[in-house]
Parts: sequence; C-alpha cells; structure tokens
Amino acid sequence: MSVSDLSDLEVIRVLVVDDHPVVRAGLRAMLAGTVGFAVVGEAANGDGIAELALRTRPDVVLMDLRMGAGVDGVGATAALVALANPPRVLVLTVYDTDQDILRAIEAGATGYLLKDAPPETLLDAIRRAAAGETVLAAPVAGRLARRVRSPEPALTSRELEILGHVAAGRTNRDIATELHLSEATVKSHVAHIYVKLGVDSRAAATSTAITRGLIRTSGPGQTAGPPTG
Amino acid sequence: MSVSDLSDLEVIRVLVVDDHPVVRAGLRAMLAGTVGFAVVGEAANGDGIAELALRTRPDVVLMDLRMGAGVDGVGATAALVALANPPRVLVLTVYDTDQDILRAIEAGATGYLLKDAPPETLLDAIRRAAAGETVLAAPVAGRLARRVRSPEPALTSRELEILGHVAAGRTNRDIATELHLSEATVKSHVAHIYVKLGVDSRAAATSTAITRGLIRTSGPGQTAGPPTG
DNA sequence: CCGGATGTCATCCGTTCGGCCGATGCGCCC
DNA sequence: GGGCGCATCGGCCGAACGGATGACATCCGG
Repeated sequence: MSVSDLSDLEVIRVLVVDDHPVVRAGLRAMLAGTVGFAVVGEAANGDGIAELALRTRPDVVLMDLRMGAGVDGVGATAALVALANPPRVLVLTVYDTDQDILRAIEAGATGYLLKDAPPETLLDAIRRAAAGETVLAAPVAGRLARRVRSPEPALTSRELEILGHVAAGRTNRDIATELHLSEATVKSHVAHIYVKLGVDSRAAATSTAITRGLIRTSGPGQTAGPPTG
Repeated sequence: MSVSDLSDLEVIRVLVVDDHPVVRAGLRAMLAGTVGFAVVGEAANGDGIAELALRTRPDVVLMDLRMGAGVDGVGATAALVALANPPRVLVLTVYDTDQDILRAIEAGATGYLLKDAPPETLLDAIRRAAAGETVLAAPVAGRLARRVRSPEPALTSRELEILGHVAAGRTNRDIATELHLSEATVKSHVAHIYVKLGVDSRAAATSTAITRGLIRTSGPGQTAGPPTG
C-alpha cells in the first residue's frame, strides 16, 4: 500500500507477462526500485490475460513472446489490444527473428525490446510506450528497415506447408501423396520457394527456413534413433 | 553490511554470470530476499571470470551458457573449475539441447538448470550445488538418460565440417573442390553422417543438425537477397 | 599384433532433383 | 474486362543424389 494507491497519477502501471520466474522477479525488482513505476500484476502466460488487464488496469504490459504453455505472446497481445481501453503492449523477448517481430507488431504491439537491453533503456522504453510512442530496439529497427529496403517476398501458406515437408526430408513424391497433389505441383511450389528464399537446394531452403523461423521444428525431441542397435 | 560479513559461515556466496541485466536483477532480488544467500558479484560474460572468482570467492557460480559477446559459458566454466579452489558452477540457461548440456557438463558444471524453473527449485538447486551435489533439471536429466540408453554416435570433426557445407546447400562436388577431396570421399562422409543422424537426405540432415546445435548457422543475418530486383 | 575407427578413393545404378518450357482455372482488384 | 497472383497440372532432360560394395592407408588401443 503505497505507490499503487496514488490513483494512476504520475505512476505507470505495469503488468508483467513472462513464463520465467527469474525474469519476472528481475522486472519487479527493477521497477520497484525506480520511482514512477508500479507492477500491478504478473502472469506466466497469456491465459486469461484480458480479464487480468481489466482487473489490474495496467498502462503498459511487458509481454514475452514464446511461453512454454498456454496462450503465446502474439495471441495475448491481440487479446489486449482488442479491449475497450487497451494498454500499450511492449514486447520483451530474446528472439529477434523477422517472423517474431512482424507477428508481434501486426498483433498490435507498441514496441519490441530485447532482453539484453540495459535497465535504463528498458525503463525509458516503458515510459515512451506509456506515452503512446512506438519504441523499437536498435537491432529490431534495423531488421525492419532492411526489410523495407529489400522486401522479402512472403511465402504463401501453401508454400510454407510444402517447405515444412521439405525441411523434414520428404521427397516431392511423398509430399504429393500426403497432400493429395501431383508431383508436378509440388515441384512447382518448391521452385517458387527457392526463388523467394534466394536458394537453389532443399538443404539451403531448410537452413534458411529454420534460421528465419519460417517453420516450426519439432526440435530434437523425438530422436529418430540412429542405428537403434 | 550484514549477511555477507558472516565470514562464509551459513551463507552461500553466489556469483552471477549472465548477459541479461533483467536476469541478473531477478537473481539478485530472489537471493537477497532469502536468508542464507549472498550475491558477491556479477558479470555479463566470461571475460576475466577467474580473477573475479578469486576476488569474490563464490561458493556457487550461476552461469549462463550463451552470452552475446566475450567468453561464453562453457569457456568460463572451464576456467573456473581449473582454479585451485574451484567454485561449483551451476549452469542456468534457456537452452536444453543435447549439445549445450553435454558441453557444459564436460566443462565441469555441477548442475544444469533451465530458466523457467520456479524460485524454490532454483534456491534448492543452489544449496545442493554448494553442498557438492550434482543437480539436473528434470528435462535435462531425461535427455541425458535417453542419451545413455541409446547413445547417439558422435560425428567426427571431418563429418561436422562436411555437414556444415551440406547444410549451406553446397553440392558434393562443390564441397570436394573446396576441401581438396574426391567427390567419392565427400559422398562417403555424407553417407556416414546420414547413418549417424538417422536420416536419409540432405534436407533432413540439415534440419537435425540445426535443431541439435551440431553446426553454427550464421543466422538470417545476411539475407541471401532473394530476387534482389 | 590385430581389430576398429577414421579418412581417403572408386564403380555402378536407379531415383530424385532442379531448371525449363508450357497450360488451365480461380479469385481479386483496378 | 483484363491483368495478376495463386494453385494446380504436364513433359523434358541433364545433373545430382543415395545406396551398395569394395578397397587402401593410418592411427590408436586392447
């Protein structure tokens, strides 16, 4: 009972959404040790984020993008900006891939920061976000600028689907069978993918797809079991 | 002036190495709010970590693995365990790939935790580590167990080299030329790689290599420049 | 000293790929 | 109505790939 009772005046009310307890503790500590900020709530994922926002009435929501379980950052951001009196959503993540950045901004995020940002930068960003200003981390801004200068053609959903199978090591024929297509059609899609990615082989396409976050790799979770003997 | 003056008795001295200010603040806050712990130092990377350890004399070092610049976690861990009176190194990271885990443990880490661990788990792990106990997060232990059950054959350095080129989209002939080899030799290596990875195409090998952290991808940094027109 | 792993090279052969040309149909927007 | 992007097909062909099999040299450890 102290700062948070000053009835919204001068104090920026912050809601922290991050699945890492350590990160939440860090943000809480940083904001508690600075005048002008009040952490009004926390969540480990996007589940019920709208209700939480209505209850805690934050000015700024610090949002992690990828969270282990539950609604992810993009979905939570979309849910928040759809509110009647939406808070500003400031994405705070370790990932700076084009895909993540674009999806977050499209979802309505006011800013995009990286977790390795120094405290002053972070505090300043929250203030700017609260004021309605768009704030982007330098590397993020660079990516967006580069993207505008040389717009990378977006893959269609069909192409992304095919790309996923290609990265999984499937042959054109396998993909054709699985998607109920002609092999010629698959080859056509693959050729288009190559052009758009600036690539000329399945391996290179796979590499590009993964590093750009175009496809979701199941990760090395299920080991294919090499010799298995 | 209080806890840290109790001359090493009852208090576990902790050194935090992490390139994220937010994470450092979080660990500091969590440990400061718990009796029996004292944060005696911080670092953003592994540079000069040995000297810092000698000066601050930590019982446990909380070590991040991948740090933006400077000496990485594995190197820092190795430097620490080589000291005369080495502190226990507890790796605290978000990555749970086989490669990261193995390299950290080989370097001499006492434990391996994931950053999404709840505070109690983390505090308990630090206590156990200080007592000399090996402590592994559940998912990490599972990976190691699975690896023991079905030991994944390690790729030789030559094979890793070839794999890197394969993942870059090079043809066998290109690789042969670049490495001054016969194309037959490259094919032979690639075949061995397939067997060891449990795979049968370059795309699948690329996918496996990246998700398992076997190769270092330059990332989507330098856009191949698709149509460039 | 011999077995095993590693690295090097070779031949053969069927399959797949990638590039190139073409075509049709559909929805959308100016 | 006429593009234009997208998705769907077809054929052709040279190059590359993947699998099988064998060979030889080196090095290391039992």
